[in-house]
Amino acid sequence: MEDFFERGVGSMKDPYALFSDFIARKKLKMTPQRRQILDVFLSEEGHVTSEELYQKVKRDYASIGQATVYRTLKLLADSGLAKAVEFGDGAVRYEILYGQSHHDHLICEECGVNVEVVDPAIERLQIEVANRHGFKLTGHKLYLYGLCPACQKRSTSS
Amino acid sequence: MEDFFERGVGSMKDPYALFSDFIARKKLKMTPQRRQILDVFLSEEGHVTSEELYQKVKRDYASIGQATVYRTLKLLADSGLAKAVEFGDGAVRYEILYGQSHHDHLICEECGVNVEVVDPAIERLQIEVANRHGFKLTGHKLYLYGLCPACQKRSTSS
DNA sequence: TTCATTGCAAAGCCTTTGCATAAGT
DNA sequence: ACTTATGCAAAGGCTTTGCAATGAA
Repeated sequence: MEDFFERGVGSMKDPYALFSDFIARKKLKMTPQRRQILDVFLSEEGHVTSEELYQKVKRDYASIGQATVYRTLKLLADSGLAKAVEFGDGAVRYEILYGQSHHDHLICEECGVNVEVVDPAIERLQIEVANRHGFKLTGHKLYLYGLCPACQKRSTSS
Repeated sequence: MEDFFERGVGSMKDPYALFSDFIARKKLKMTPQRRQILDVFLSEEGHVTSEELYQKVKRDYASIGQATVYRTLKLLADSGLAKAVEFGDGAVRYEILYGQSHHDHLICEECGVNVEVVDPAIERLQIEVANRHGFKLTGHKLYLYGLCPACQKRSTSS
């Protein structure tokens, strides 16, 4: 079980420990709300909005407030456990960063389906492009938009 | 005469003609407000927010309303003259699409400076990645974040 | 004439913030 | 005890929308 978290990455703490450490290091406090939000967040797959998380957390913790979810999501991002992503709609989404390999997003413009993709060559070229301009690359966001197989069929058959 | 223009410069109508045609095709109306907003937009370089454009348009057209600018910017995007881009802050920016070669953005996280970049290899690979998943690529957004040369120096010399 | 457009203000979203109370450490 | 966190509601940005008046075609 430990093994699961350590696989391939040397000494990797589990997400809960990672967050506690972050909390301690920043002299913050670990509260039941934060624990609950973290739990639900980790059990999610995909890209959650604050609102979605709020709704789900509320099921087990009825008194939770929206603001707490917003604030905790920020903390999770700061701690390195979560990453903010933005697709077209005006809402910030969070995905699990911990233990996930880096990936970009391929989004169907028709049905919204979202595939996580990665291409080492693109990653490498991005660094080159940045270097070419004297920049030191620290991160990137790549969103590919297109038509998924199903929607291609749907539009040609009509 | 007609012939000459249509064959020689057929695909290169000027932006104003392009917009008028769009307006006509959609059975909309060309108004002084729209003309003025288009003028100011085309005279801008870089990435304008609706608010910025509103302020500048107001200098020559004091009675203009914010909503008109928002609405017109949407139209410009629909017509293909403008393109919406979003950097980190919560505001949509528009850049001129017409006659511009496609490019992505390399942004300094420290000072915010923004370089327009393009790499044909990356473009090509994006199509491949999409194809690999059965998608037909229709567009993409790539934002590279890093430290510009100046800010790298600044941080090492401190 | 007819129908889109305008400007204004109100309303909508999503997110942040002020504050008194509650609760970790 | 001391200080941060919480929940609520209010306030903030940015953007959209309803509407009566205006103006283009």
